[in-house]
Amino acid sequence: MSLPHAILTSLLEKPGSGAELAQRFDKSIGYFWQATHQQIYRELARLEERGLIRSAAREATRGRKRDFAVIPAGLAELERWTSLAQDPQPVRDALLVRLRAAAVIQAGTVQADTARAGILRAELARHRELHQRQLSFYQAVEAHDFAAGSEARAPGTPDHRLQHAVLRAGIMFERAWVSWAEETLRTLEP
Amino acid sequence: MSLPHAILTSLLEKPGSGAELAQRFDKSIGYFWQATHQQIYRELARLEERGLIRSAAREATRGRKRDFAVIPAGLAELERWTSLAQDPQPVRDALLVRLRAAAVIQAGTVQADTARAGILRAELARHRELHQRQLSFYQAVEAHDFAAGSEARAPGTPDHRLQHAVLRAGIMFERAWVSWAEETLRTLEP
DNA sequence: ATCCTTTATGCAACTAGTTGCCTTAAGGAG
DNA sequence: CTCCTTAAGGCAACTAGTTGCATAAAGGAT
Repeated sequence: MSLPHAILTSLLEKPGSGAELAQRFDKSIGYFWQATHQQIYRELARLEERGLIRSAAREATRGRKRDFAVIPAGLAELERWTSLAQDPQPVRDALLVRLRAAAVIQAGTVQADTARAGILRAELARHRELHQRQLSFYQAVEAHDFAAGSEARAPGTPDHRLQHAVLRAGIMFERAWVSWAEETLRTLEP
Repeated sequence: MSLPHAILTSLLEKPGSGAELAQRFDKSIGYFWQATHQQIYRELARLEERGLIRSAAREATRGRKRDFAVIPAGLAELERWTSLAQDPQPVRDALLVRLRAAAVIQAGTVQADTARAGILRAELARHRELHQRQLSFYQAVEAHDFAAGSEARAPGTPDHRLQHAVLRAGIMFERAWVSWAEETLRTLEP
C-alpha cells in the first residue's frame, strides 16, 4: 500500500494541488506507481484527516484550487515507512499468462496454428517496440539528469544516488523486456 | 483482468477442484499471476455461471470436493482472449517508491543519515538474496524441464517453446533485480 | 452577453483483491 | 467412540483501484 506514501513523497518535493499531483504522477513517480486523479483526491482527503498534510485553501469549494503541503507528522510517517522491511512483490503480468494460455491452447486445438502464431508474434513485436521506446526515454532522462560529473549534491536536495538507482531500475526492466521479446521472437520464427 | 483466463488455462491443462487449483497457483501460473483460494472459488462460480466450465460434483455441499473442467465455450473464450492486443502493464513496485521517498527524506532532515542508510542497504541486500533464491529456483526448473534435446513435442502437448519463453521471462526479471541490487549497493557503500 | 473549452474538484457505483472467520467431511491418535 | 487435525469450500467485510459522470470557475471565441 504505497499510494499515500508516494503522495507524501511528491508533496515533500514540492507542495501543490491535487491536479498538479495527478500531472506529476504521469511523470516521475507514476513510472513506478500509477494513480488516477480520483485516487489522488481521495488519498489527499485521508492524509489530511490523519493529520499528515495540511491544505491551504480559502474554501474547499468545487472548481477551486487547493494547495497541499506535508506537515511534520507526515514527514515522520514517511520516515517510518521507508525504514520498514517489505518483501519483494511477485510479478503479475498478463502477457505471460497469455503466453501460457497460448501454449496450452495449441495442444487443445487440432487446427493448424499459423494464424494464431502470427498474432502472437505481432503482439510480441509490438511489446518490444513499446518497451524500446520507454527505454529510450529513460536513457534520455539519464543522460540529461545524471550526466557524469553532476554528482555533487547540495544540502537540502534529494539524494542523487538514490534517484539514479530508481531510474536505473526502470532502464533495467525495459532493457530486459526488449531483449526477452527479441529472443522469444527468434525462437518462434516460422 | 487475467484471473478467469489463468484459471481456464490451468483447468485446460488438467481439470481439478478449487483446492487443487489453489495449490497449483502457488506453483506455475502463480509465479506470474497470484490468487487466493477465495478469488479462485469465486471465479470458478462465475465461470460456471457464464457457461465456460462445468463442475462434476454430486452435490455442491461444503467440505465436499467438486471437480471442474473446461467446456468448448471456455476454450473458445480463451482463444479469443489470447488473440486480443493488450498493452504492457506499467511497473508498480513499492521498493522503488520507497527509494524515491528515501531520496527526498534525506533532503528534509538535518540529522545525519547513517542509520537510515544502513537500514536501506540491509533491505537492498535482503531483496538481492530473495531474488537470487528465486532465480536459482527458476534455473533449476529450466535445467529440469527444458534441457537441450528435449524440444521434441508430442501432439496434444503444450507448446514447449512458449512455456520456455515464460520461464525465461521469470529468469530475466530475477537476474535483472539481482544485478540491479548489487550495483545499487555498490553505489551506496559508506 | 452567450457559448465553448479547459482545469480543478469531487460523488457514486463498480470491479478486483484481501482478510478473518466459519462449517463440513475425512482420517487418524488416544 | 471421542478428540484432534487437515483439507475443502465458502460467507462477510474490508481495502484498493477504476469508470462514468457531474459541477464550478476561468478564459477565450462569436
